Amino acid sequence: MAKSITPRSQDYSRWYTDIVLRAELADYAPVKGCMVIRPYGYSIWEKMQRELDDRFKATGHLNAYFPLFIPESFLKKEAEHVKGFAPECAVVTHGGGKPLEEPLYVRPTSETIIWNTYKGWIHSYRDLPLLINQWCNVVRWEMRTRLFLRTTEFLWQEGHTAHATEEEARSETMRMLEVYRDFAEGVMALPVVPGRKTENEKFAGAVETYSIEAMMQDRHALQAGTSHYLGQNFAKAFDVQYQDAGGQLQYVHATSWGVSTRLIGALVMAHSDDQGLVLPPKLAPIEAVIVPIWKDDATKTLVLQAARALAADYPRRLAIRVDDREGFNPGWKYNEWEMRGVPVRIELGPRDLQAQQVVAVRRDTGEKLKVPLGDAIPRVTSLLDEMQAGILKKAKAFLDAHTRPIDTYAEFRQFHETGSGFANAHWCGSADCEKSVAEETKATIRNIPLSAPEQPGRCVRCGQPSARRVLFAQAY
RNA sequence: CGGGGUGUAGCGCAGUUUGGAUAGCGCGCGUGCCUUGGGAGCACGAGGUCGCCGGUUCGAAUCCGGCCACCCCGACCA
Repeated sequence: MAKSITPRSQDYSRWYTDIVLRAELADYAPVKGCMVIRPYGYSIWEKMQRELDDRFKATGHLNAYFPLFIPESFLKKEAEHVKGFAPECAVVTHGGGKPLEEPLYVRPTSETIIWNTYKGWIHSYRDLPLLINQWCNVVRWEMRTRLFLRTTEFLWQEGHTAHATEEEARSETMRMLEVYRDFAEGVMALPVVPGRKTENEKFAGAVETYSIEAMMQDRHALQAGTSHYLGQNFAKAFDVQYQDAGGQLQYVHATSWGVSTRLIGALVMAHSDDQGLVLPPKLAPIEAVIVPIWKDDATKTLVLQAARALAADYPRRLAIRVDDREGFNPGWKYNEWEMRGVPVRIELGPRDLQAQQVVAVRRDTGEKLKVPLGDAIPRVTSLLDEMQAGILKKAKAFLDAHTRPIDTYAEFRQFHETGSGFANAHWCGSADCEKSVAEETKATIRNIPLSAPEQPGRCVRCGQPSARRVLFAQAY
């Protein structure tokens, strides 16, 4: 079976799609722009959910669920918000065989219906802060879709919080951005650049939007998470006021923040290779697979016995598998599990049994190690830790190698013509320059990195004074 | 919405130019044998409204008209 993956170097886009399909993360669905998330892909999402949800709970948030359908009038209450979302909404006009009194929008995001509800929940400063998260699906009618990266329907979480003061809401915005950064690096092994979005790129309805930006292997940027300070925009649109300790009515200050199944696409594009998926161990549904090798019935019995005993001792029983399928030779199985990104393969055959050892193979480097049978489990565990760190280190080195300061427009243009990565360049702050650069180079301002020091310079496009460098890149 | 491409078995394709009898091939799938240290082998077998609708014709996967769907590339977006 010619089960090869299109090489990255030949066609990056095909390579990505091949991996998603062949590793059985997702399938195309009968509806345009929609996908089926297969069990293996969904398992990865469940692991992400668990990690994120624990972090949300640890920072005081509770989960709730709001409706899928949003009355048209709600969406229209916040002017900027409706301008941003109306064009990409699916609208239900009929129900029960009859036209509806008021069309219902399928949520593209839930700010409006949530703030309509918060109005009834918030009356006093004692009701604040209100810290709620929701796991759900949303629909955005995109022109062009790609598996995980941009689909018409996707799964995500959206946090929606209400605070008494601007200061507290701003601090929540930054706190959750940091949760995302920590998750991306610590769990996904994905180094990111946290920063503030420009006026042009921010969320419709926000005062300020922050993002974490990751670099894919084609050196394009992918927005991996967002956190918004919404100011009092939604509080005013939905009339959400509280009485402060002095008895005065005040509008609350809001935030919202989210990450989506797009992160699975980021995972694929950041770490995988021409053999298939590479998963950071912390997100791998199967951490290790044992491939038994036998010659005849006698060795088969012994080898399988040893393999099953090893698996039975593994501390996370569901995360290890013995591939005892008949009719597939070991080489076939090696390729199969590499395709699916299982971090550690354990080869166990008659020769190993003779030597009381196993051969452990790392998915990320292909390195083969002989390990005494008795040390196999602790060694696999330590290997997983080494791989988690190794994958992050490799991704970080890649990001650093393709990020650099650029000061002249000639060099800037050439850098982006060759798709060379992240450019830190000065920008005067004008939307015109931002737009010109995008038209001329396809690079956009991904964000203004939080780490960017105050450093006077001149705008790379127009030469006007600039206070700091911003991050320019071609983006997904 | 513009440009390009593709619709024939679960997947990948041939056949369409030049209409003709039972629509083929590889992989996968089922059964049996054999095999297993990097994608094995043999045998038998199951599996099709040729994307849809209409037309031309004695006869259409093939020609004509219309429609639909999906993929890739661009403009919008997480």
